[in-house]
Amino acid sequence: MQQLVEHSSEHEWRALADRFLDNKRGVELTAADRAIITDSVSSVKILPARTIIVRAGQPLNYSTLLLDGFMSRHIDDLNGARQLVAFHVPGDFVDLHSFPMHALDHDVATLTKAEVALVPHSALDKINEDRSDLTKKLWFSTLLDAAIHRAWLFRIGRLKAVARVAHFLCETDVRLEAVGLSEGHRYSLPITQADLAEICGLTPIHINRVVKQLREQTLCTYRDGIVEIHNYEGLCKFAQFNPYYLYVTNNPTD
Amino acid sequence: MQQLVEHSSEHEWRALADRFLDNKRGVELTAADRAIITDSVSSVKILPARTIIVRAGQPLNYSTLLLDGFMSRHIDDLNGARQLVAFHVPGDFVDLHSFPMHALDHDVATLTKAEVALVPHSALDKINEDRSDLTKKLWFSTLLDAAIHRAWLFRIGRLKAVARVAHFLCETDVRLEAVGLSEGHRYSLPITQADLAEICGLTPIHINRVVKQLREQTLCTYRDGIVEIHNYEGLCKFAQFNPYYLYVTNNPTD
DNA sequence: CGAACGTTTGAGATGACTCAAGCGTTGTGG
DNA sequence: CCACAACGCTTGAGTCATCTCAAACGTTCG
Repeated sequence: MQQLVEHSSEHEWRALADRFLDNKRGVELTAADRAIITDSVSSVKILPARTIIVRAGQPLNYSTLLLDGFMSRHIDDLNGARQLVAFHVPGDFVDLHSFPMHALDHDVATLTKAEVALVPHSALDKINEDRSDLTKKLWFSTLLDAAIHRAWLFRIGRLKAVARVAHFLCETDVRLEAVGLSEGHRYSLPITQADLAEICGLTPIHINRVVKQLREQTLCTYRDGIVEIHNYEGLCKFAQFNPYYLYVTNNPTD
Repeated sequence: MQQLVEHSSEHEWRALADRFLDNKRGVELTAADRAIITDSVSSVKILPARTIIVRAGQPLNYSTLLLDGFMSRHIDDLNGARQLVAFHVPGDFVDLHSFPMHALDHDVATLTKAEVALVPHSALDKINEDRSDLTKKLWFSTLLDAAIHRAWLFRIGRLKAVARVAHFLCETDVRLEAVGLSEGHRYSLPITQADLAEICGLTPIHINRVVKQLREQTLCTYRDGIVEIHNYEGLCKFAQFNPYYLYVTNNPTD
């Protein structure tokens, strides 16, 4: 299913991977840790947008580190409706959980054109055996994804449509800022309103009205794939967003 | 916060723990694995119903293994509304994720009177250093919780109220059956309709109507804390429930 | 130029919520 | 032993948020 489109040079992707791994908060990866991970990479690929790279139930023997672009994980219902269960930004170890689990309960796909590094499970096994400290850090990173799942449950279960979208835009701002892809609460989010609907558990039409409403309330503007948060404090408060669960050390609301 | 009410004898709780650890699917715990875990238990407690045992943000140096009763994890909003993000049955390592994470993003509480075994993080550190194979199994068990989070996201994000409740009742049947607490699709679920509402992202009043509807459709009856699924196949189909994500080996729909 | 796609708007239907009240059971204190 | 408070369950009526169906618009791409 993976389509090999083009390659970065070895030098380029190593720099990318290192930059993102360096920027991960919550766990402190040492230079040695980062070297072990980048040395474990067996190949680097560039994938077109809208490509499903892992199907639910498919046995896997490698995990995917996202270097550039956006990816998602989703569950489809029988009528074709889709629920996104995760949204991934550069620096994320998208399906590291396939290492202990072997097969996943959902699909993994690119949302945009994306560059990924593949890490064989055999290399992760070696890390697990030899480096218990690094293993615990990798374990942590899969649990961070679980913490994000929980925030999404709160979002979909307890917030109204406008607050749900606001909450997601706040979360994405913090995550992108941690890897240098958001500045001044402004970032590129090249996904469709239909994607946003599948993230927030709403219909695309309603998302459109919600985005309009956020603009009219001068909280934030989302147009042409660019998010501009005009009133960050106000948006966080409105969305009941507290970034604690992202384990970002320099917490913007502290 | 933990209140020491009474104790099982050492013999009793060892048998309980062993039984549940033995029944966990997805990972195969050897007798040696189970012995290592039960030997790591520092104390066993009985807690009253409706007791919050961990607050969000509180540093932890032990994890909780649930031996008897039901527990939950939840996130509260500013208006007092609560979203449950996890429901735990006997045999679950309720907050094992606090081992790599140190502090949690949510509260942990008992729903009913419950018996728990506490495992110090220092003992888990020793397992992490000495037993990479068992570490991977424990890692898996935290990822199983994440898989359940994802199923809940699908449930709340894409299903209508009646199907949401049906989906939860199917999931709970499979989980309880795996530890011998459901037989013939009939089990004890001593929680309130308000709890069910906080699980499904609905209001208690609407839950009441939904439960009535499930009864009238002769799919299942939930009364006096007892769930009886009359038409398991039909209920699964109606709820779009596929137990694959629970990694139960003897899959009832296979 | 036309097809495909994403966005935008309108109008009506419906699922779930809110407010309000009654019922049954349990536990407790007079 | 009874009265009553507390709690959970149940039902009704009206409101509101979100969905559905339908259609138009703009942009991009071939």
